Amino acid sequence: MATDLLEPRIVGPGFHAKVHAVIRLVPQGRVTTYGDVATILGSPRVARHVGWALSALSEGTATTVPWHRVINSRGFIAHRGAHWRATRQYELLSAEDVRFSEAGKVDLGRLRWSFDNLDRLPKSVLGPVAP
DNA sequence: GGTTTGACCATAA
DNA sequence: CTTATGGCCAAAC
Repeated sequence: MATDLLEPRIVGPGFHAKVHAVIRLVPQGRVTTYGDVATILGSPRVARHVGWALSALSEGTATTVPWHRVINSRGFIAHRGAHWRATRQYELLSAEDVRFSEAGKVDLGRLRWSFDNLDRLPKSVLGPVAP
C-alpha cells in the first residue's frame, strides 16, 4: 500500500547481488562488518539480511566475492554453528596478514574498511536510497 | 503455492 | 560483563 511508497524498502529482489557488489569493494587485508554493509545499502537494521545473503553464496560465487572479509561488529568471525566456515575464514584472513588477538578478535579500529571507493559501485546497487 | 533455512546488530536491563 | 528482544526476508527446495 502507500506505506511502501512513503518509506521505500531497502531489502527486496536482487538484494543478494547488492550485498555482493558492496563486499567486492573491500580490499585485501581489510575487513568490514555486516552492519556496515547494511548501512551502505540503506539501513543498519538489515545486518541480518547481509548474513543471510552471504550464507547463500555458492562455491562458484564465493570465488568472486571476498566473503571472508566480513566479520561481526565486535571484531570476531561470526559463526552460528558452522565452525568449518569460521575456520576457513580465519585461514583466508590470516593469508592476507589480518592479525587476530589471543581471543580471536580483529582490530576493527585499524582494519575496518571505510568504503571510500563507493563510486566504483554500479549506480543501480544503491537504488532509490542513494543520496 | 507453501516450507525451510540461515555468516547479525543495537539497545535495554 | 551477560542475556534477551525486536528488527524490512529472500532464495532454494
